[in-house]
Amino acid sequence: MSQTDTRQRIIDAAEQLFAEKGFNNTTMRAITGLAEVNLAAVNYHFGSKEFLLQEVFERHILPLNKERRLRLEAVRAEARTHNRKLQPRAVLSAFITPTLKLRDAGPSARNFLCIVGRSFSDPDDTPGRIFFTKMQPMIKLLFDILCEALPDCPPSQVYWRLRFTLSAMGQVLIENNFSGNLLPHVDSAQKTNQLQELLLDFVTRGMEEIN
Amino acid sequence: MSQTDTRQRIIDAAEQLFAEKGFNNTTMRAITGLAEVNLAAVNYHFGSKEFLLQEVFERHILPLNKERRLRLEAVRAEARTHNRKLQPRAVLSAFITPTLKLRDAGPSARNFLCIVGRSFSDPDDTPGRIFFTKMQPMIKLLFDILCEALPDCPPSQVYWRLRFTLSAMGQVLIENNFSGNLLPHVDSAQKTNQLQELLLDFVTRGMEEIN
DNA sequence: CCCGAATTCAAACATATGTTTTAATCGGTC
DNA sequence: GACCGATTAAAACATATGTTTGAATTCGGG
Repeated sequence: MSQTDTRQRIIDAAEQLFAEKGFNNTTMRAITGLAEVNLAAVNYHFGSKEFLLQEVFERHILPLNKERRLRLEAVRAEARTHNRKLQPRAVLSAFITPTLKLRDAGPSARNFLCIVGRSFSDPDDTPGRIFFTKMQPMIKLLFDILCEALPDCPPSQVYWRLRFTLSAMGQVLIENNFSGNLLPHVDSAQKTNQLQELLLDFVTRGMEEIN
Repeated sequence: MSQTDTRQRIIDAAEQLFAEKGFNNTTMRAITGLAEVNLAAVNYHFGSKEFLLQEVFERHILPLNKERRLRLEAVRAEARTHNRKLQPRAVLSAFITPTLKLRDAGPSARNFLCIVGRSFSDPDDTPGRIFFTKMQPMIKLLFDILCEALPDCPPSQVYWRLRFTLSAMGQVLIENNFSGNLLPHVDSAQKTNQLQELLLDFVTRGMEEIN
């Protein structure tokens, strides 16, 4: 088994288990068992369980944030060149659409999204801390563009609307784990495109000024 | 030290630590240390760490849900007697207002709210499971009344809007833990009343039909 | 084929944690 | 004041967990 094989299998297994049970409730023995590698392999290849989590994050978050940034800058640039107002929906879509696109990009991406969604309410725990450290520049950019799009809205209000928005998006990302508990009798399954429209409609209405 | 004193001190300490660090990251030794009681006292008085969490939940959730139910039924009854349409904002306010009122009801209530907010993205872990089991009838009621208020909206859409709403409310409940990580330079501190209006405005706009 | 570095493996380590045990202490009652 | 159940206390238990160790094995290049 080549080195990259072992590393890859560990990352895949960790991704799946972190998504299912969370970081703290996933043991090294469960990871290495699922990956069918030796227990010591994680520490040999990654150094520690926490560094492994960082690798799991980075595998998808780097390209994802790259696309988000491209789209956000494009929306901003287009509004400037045409001297039009920034549309909140376009801004939010530039952030959300690449995210939800990952939902249909295979189980690995989907597991990654689930880990991200979990991080939103666990700021003290390791995953939340690592995730938000890596995400802060991205969130800052989104916040600044939203402030541009909502010039009459004080930043502290934009801040809270953004938090509401991100947590709503988090609900979509973890949908598999949650729905059974909330209202088990409602058929909540949705195609990604429908879910994306539902989410975008909801957060756009919430974000926009009503005059 | 009387029995009720010991029980009370344990519940208070557990509430505070669960709010700060979460359920799984709080040890029995930390709880009993803060409460200044013997390690074995938790198992003697409550049976286990999980039963202790149930007591922590129930202390505030029973009266809270009682008031929510009263207000929700009142809103529904008033619309019926006057033959008026149910207003989504009134429904959401009946659920949210009593919740946020607890924010100013002392540190114990505030810690409780923080535990609740944490539970929203941790459905697999013990606190999420216990919380949603106890909350399901309440959430079902809220869902049914919302469906009444939005007769043109298919239930699966109401379902998702409700999830977005509850997770946004969760952000307010845990605001102390989260804000520092998301955007540390923004002054996000708000009085409860302002925050309540921000939240209600956001989720009402998101919930309502746009025609 | 052989050497040396990289990798894998089984085992042990050190520590943390929820729970249980057993004896001591406390508080009320006769 | 003596007795008895309730409570507290200290210690031990059993297990789980991330990490480390040192030997065995594998793999590529000379």
